[in-house]
Amino acid sequence: MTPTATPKTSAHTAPGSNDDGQPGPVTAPSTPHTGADVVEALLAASRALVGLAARSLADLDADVTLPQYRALVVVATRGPQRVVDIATELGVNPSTGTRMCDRLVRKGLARRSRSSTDRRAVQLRLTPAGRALVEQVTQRRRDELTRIVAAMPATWHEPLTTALRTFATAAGEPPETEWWLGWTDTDQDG
Amino acid sequence: MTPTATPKTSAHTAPGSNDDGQPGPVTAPSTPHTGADVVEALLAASRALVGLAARSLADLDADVTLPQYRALVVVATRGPQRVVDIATELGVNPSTGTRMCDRLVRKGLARRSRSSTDRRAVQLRLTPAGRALVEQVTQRRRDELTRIVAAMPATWHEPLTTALRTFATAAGEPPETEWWLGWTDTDQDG
DNA sequence: GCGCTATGTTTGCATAGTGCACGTTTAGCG
DNA sequence: CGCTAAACGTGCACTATGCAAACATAGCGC
Repeated sequence: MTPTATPKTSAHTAPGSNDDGQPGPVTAPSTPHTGADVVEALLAASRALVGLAARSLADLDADVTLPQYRALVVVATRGPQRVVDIATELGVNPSTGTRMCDRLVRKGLARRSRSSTDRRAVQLRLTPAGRALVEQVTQRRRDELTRIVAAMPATWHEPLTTALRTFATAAGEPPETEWWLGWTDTDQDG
Repeated sequence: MTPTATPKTSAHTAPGSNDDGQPGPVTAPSTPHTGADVVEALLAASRALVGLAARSLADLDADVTLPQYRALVVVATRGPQRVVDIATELGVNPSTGTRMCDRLVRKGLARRSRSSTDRRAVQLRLTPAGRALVEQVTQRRRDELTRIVAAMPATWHEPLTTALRTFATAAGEPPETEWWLGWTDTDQDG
């Protein structure tokens, strides 16, 4: 859930938009505002999205915790990773990464394998069970979002999509990298 | 960060929108799609927003943990709460709520007070320090969002705002409740 | 090849977060 | 008054986490 206080308020209708639920020619007005309205709208959307993400995990069979899931996602999205990389990506101490990997391996969601080039490094990668779990949670989020999207006027789908992409780009979201899909499962254990 | 896998991909340009960065007359096309594009865009935006929310906490002096912050927010947004209510709101065990309150009190962020009507109940409410902390984190998020918004074409502010509001409403985001502001600090300890 | 430093992983210790089972105090009710 | 339920708190076990320190290996200069 992770709600957040919403101090400053504002009218719920954008100054430059009609309120009939139709986008219409949304020619920007004089745009004198500093983007405060957008920020508040983003905060609201953020609360909704964060809560949704939390639920999609909480509704799970709970055999995996949120930190464990985050680690799984890192490996799923970036391919087999070293412990230190996972820890860095999650913003935690390497030691935490080590013990996280312990638990994931113990649960059968990931496997350790030594690199043949650097005998210090340990590569962690997902087992089929681990991949399935990540897929499942993502699909649940997608379903939930689909349900919500279906509840809003279809005419808003286009502008929302484009606007969100613009936002995501501005926020630094990497554009559509899916090189992580189909990475070979060649075992380099040795 | 809490990233999420993005299996299915799609072109980054909405089918019905021009790609010049200007909204223009975004009259919805035939809208034959099921909203899949919107869903993917939401997933991407979700990753960005969740990561931002996580950073706004991580960048903190770290004298408070995320669960502790969540508890603070619950009390901040809903006013003085019973331990059981906080626990329910956070989706955790009541016993966890008890110990969470212990730590918040110990850190001087909240205070316990017995209800005079129900001597079983314990009301938790924020100290000025607790309120200040919540404000600080929220402000940090707002600043971050402002920075991002400033990086995107101003012409997109209006459609984004309206579209996000439509989305938040569809997602069940409670519309602008700020009755929690200015709740009196009358001590009912006894 | 031999030190020396940097990197990658792991372990020990302390603290926080969590669920479950159980105990204690109090409310509510017949 | 006795019984049940509600609200907290405690004990136990396990996960999550940071910090410091130990270890193993890599890379580099000589």
